[in-house]
Amino acid sequence: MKKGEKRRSELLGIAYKMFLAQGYENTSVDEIIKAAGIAKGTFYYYFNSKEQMLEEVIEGMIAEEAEAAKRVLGSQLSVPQKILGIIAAVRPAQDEQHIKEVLNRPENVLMHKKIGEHLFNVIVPLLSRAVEEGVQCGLFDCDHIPERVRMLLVLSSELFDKADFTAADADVFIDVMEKLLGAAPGTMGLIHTILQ
Amino acid sequence: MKKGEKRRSELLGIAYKMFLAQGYENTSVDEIIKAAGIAKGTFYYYFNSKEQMLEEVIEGMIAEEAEAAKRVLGSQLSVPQKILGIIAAVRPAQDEQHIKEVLNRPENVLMHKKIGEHLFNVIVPLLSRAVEEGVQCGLFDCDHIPERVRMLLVLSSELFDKADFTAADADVFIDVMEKLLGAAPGTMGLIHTILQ
DNA sequence: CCTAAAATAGACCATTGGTCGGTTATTAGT
DNA sequence: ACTAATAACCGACCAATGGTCTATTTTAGG
Repeated sequence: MKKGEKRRSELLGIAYKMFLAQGYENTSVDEIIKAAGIAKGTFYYYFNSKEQMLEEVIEGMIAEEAEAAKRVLGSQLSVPQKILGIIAAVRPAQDEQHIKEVLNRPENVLMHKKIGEHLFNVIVPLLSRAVEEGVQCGLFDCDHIPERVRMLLVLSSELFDKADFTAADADVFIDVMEKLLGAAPGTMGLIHTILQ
Repeated sequence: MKKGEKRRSELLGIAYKMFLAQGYENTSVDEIIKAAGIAKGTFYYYFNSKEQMLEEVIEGMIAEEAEAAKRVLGSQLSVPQKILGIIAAVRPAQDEQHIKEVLNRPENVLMHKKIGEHLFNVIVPLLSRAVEEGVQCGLFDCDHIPERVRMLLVLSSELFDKADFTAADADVFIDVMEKLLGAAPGTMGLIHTILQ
């Protein structure tokens, strides 16, 4: 790896941590360069703007989650388990739960939105393949799979964003999920396991 | 109305127009006070911050939409028509279609999110009453109405935010809506009329 | 070694949201 | 009508921020 590439990813790493710890809007370029021990000019030598840097940071995050999702998809798990696994992969881990809180602060809406957009583009195709499997093995019965999967993800991210979702929220989500995919009642009940 | 109140709403009116025309982040306080012909100090005499002003502007917008929704709810329309009407009331009018574009620009995510939050709090109860009516007259069959209504609104706003939604999107939305409410297929087909 | 390109530095800039002390207009009490 | 208090208003000023620009140092290849 060239020197430039190394520095670049070093900066992305620093920014990643800072964005998560204190939020995007709350992290100034000055703070980043101070933490990295570089000058303003160097920063703008590697990135066109602060926002473009955010974009790259997010791409990195998504790439990791997509990797996890792909592993689940290629595994020997049952279709409902795969779906569960993919949704779980997309969701901030338990110990990173505070991220949710940070992301939902008003200063970070932009970051939040960008993550959502990227994530959807990457995950919808993967999750669609899992659903496709389910249709083929007679577990589900539906058309327009990508559209339905997208709705599923919209609902699930809404659910996870809620600071406090109730048992009713979870029940309805599972019910809607089954109906949306044309699955028999109870098919997706195991989703409860990730909805603490 | 006192002088102060008049000025206050005058400022809100000016800001409302400017926010919609050029976006929240793109409208500086300096521009607002210039358009209003007042000094910086006067602005901060009436509002604690630019963001708080945004909040008030949005409250005004929501209040209007809630009024329209209430009128629909109190009308003699059929339940599906009421639901259609409420959803339509919440949605930017055709001639304000460009608002959608403005709202989705990255600089306006904050504004967009705040609108969404306020809107949901106001509209969920109203729409829930319409659904309740539907359940009582045997048209729908479901529990956890507010949770389901919320999901419906989440999906519909997602749909409307999309610059280009396809026929498949609309079909799936209607299908999901019927299943979500426990309605017979075709019950909500008239939603097509607002999905151009 | 020398030179071109890559990498780094940091002073500087314009804009922005917000503050503050002071001034003018309005209102109420006597 | 006079005055005191309060409301309304002014604009200079401020700190922070994202971003630019020119100059300097490092690095790599011939």
